Amino acid sequence: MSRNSEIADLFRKIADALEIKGENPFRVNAYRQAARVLGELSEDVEELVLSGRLKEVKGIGEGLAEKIQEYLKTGRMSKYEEAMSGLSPELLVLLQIPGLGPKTVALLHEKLQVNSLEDLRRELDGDRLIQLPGLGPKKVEQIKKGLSLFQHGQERIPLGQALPLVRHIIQELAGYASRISPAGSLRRWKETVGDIDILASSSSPDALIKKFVTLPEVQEVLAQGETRASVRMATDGFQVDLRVVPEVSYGAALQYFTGSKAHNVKLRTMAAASGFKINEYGVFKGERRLAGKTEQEVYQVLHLPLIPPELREDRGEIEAALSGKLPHLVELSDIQGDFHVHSSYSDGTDSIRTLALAARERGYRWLAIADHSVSVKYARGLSQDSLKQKLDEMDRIQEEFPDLRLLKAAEVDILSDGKLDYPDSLLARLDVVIAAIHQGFTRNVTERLLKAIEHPLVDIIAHPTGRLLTGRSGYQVDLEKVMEHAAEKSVALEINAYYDRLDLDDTNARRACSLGVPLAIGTDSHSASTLHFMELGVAVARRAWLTRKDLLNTRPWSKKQPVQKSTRTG
DNA sequence: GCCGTTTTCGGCCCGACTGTTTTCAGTCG
Repeated sequence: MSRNSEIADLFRKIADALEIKGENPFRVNAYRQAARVLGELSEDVEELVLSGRLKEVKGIGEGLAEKIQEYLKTGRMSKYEEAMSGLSPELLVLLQIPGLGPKTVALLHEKLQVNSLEDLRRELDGDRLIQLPGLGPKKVEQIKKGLSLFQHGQERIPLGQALPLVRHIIQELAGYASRISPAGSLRRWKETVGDIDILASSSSPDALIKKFVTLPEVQEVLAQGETRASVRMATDGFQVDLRVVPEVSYGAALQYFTGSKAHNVKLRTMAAASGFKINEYGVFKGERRLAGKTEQEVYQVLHLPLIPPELREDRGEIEAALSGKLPHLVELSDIQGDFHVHSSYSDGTDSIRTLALAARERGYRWLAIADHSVSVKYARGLSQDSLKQKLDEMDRIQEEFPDLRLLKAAEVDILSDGKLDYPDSLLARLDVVIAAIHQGFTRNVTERLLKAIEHPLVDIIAHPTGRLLTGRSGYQVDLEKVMEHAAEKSVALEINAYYDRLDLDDTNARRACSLGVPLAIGTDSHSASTLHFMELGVAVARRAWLTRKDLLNTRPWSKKQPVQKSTRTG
């Protein structure tokens, strides 16, 4: 764990502990804010301290800066120990149970000496719980349900998994709504989503809500009112919230429910300073409604251009909008090709022709077909001979596709000594060389990546951190070093768009871009049916503030190759 | 605990739903 996330974690725990103790909620919030900011920081907090820039970070003032320095110096934070005094670390876990908040946890702790999940389970079986003030049979039932949900690992779901479901639901409801859209983190294209928010307006809200809670995929109705309903879906246990608002408020509500919270808080505070009030029904001056029908109106009242949802994270987008410096983000329609697709030569399921057809269908002008190299046995990596055969076949198929350039590529393994898995003579026959680590995740990964970047024939480093959204934290790698070196050598870093990777992620891609590293999206598709993951890669790029010129995928394949650095002739 | 085109003190987003209430507290987003 990096220093940044260690400290963010401590701050989060301090916030939880203080909240249980009934501390000033604004102070609690300050710790949460600081934790969030630290977690998203692409620069090392130690660096910031050394260069005296720590307090320039929004949300970190005198007090928190001192606590950070104390931790860096001594490995301890006295505020943490103070906040935790009298509480067991296990107690904080209870806050993650849906339906249990700080007030109830404090009550359980005080009155029943509950200190852990186990204690809670004991009380749920007994009869003391129900007698506590403010608790009744239904609340106890809720906590039981919440506990069982929590134990089933209510994790966040990869965006790529949630999208098909939300699209399906919206299709089902479209006939009952005049307007309908996803909102929340899904609309911001965040890499994972905790639940799904859908916003609608309708001339018959009752019918819409009724249709929603009776969809066949709904397993359980969690809440149902006149303006919103909340359900749990049978597949994967997703929670989906539907909110219905009047048409005149649709834009304001869409803005409001798209978030992020941090973005909205900043916007609201700004609005308040100029005498406006924003809520989900509109922008108001006194009683007078100034805007609300469209999102654009809402931002306009504050003299801001419409800020794309992907940027709404309070990472400087409001300041950029104020000074007219919002980037013109890259769009899916700018994409000319995919850098990373596997065929049936290695572990893909589709032939080169099938892939080419699918690429043409998507309107691409080129497609890089990159299979695994010889040492990746589990993925049926190609021997040198098979690769040569494949290149010959590509030549033949190329003739059938005058409007689509098939790029000869390979995902070449970086071996444990940093060398590549094919000889240079073979690499020189390729249009695109993608180097990647697939084994030895803990063995001097940084040095191996640096060495691969040094190699004159390497164009792209694939999935540079190796993390998986569902379950693997990635290589031990000094990414900053890798980025600096890639910038210097003009080697591209991949934004791997496979739904479970999204690697680089948004903050790292933004950092890379700011250092001058070229970026290349590859879907890592193993069949033609997942070329659409490109939309996830573009989403990462947009969340990373990338414009058209920052992405190699937006360039046509011509004599001037998409990978600029390449000087080879063959 | 942070922050400043109202402020170095006094704000800090706010409404819906549920379950416990007898007018509201807690949780969530």
